[in-house]
Amino acid sequence: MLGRTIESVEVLHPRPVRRHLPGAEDFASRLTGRVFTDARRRGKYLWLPLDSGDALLGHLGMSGQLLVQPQDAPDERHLRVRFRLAASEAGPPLELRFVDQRMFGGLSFSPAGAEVPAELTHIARDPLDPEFDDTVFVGRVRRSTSGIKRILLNQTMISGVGNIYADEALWLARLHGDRRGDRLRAVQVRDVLDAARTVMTAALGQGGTSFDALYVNVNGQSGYFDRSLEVYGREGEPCSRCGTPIRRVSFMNRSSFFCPTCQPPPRGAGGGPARGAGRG
DNA sequence: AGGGCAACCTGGGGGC
DNA sequence: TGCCCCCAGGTTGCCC
Repeated sequence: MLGRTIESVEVLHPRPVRRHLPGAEDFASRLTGRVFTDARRRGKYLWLPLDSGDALLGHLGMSGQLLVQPQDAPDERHLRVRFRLAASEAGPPLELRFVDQRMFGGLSFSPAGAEVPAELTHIARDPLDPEFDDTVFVGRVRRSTSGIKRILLNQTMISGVGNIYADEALWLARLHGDRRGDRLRAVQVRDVLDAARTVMTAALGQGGTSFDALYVNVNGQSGYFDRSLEVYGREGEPCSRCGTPIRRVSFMNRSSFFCPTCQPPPRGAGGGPARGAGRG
């Protein structure tokens, strides 16, 4: 895609460009004629800098895909936005396609956003970013009364960690997600940070986690890190370290998976074994 | 401050 | 077969 001129932009569904307030036509006209110069990301946001110094900003949400396709590829069922890209010395014309079933994600035009879009100022760096500051993160965690899983999912504290990798990192670090940040030792916070890096690096090496065809790279290929998951989606299966059945609990309108032996819940918190009186 | 929860959406799968 | 409920990799914002 890099170095190619956007010949036209076709918005097939208005919802994915809803964050571009001037509307779909304005979105298309601002991008038409521009050239993609780079592809960057911060956490789960990505942006494509343009020769104008602006950027195309995007987030895949739960089900989004950004695909690079030949012109004659049949339209995907949930194709929402099509960018027709001119031929270049690199090859024949291409299309960049935003495909999204649930449309929680979206695209927008970020004025002067080539370096870092202003919309991302609240998003922390991710743990694989060379400029991520471990010491600052450890300090912030240890001043927070929130549970460590909630902190890992808080994109203003650390970005790029989602529900799967948070659970996997906590298992690796032998920490229960309800453990409060301010009750963790610095070495425990560093351990969970290292664990997140380990899990995310391994997942990237296997092309990501793909439970179904929704989760693919720009070439439409699935990753296979799901085969390496230790706890996520494995309720009732034995922990590979100790054999205890993995548990699933409801958390933030979703699920958390953990080993109740390797990752004991904090004392005094709900969910742990009640001392004295039973639970009815 | 921070925990709980609804909202934003579509679709797949299981139970009945 | 069909309907209903639950589930899903994210983020925001409101209420308490």
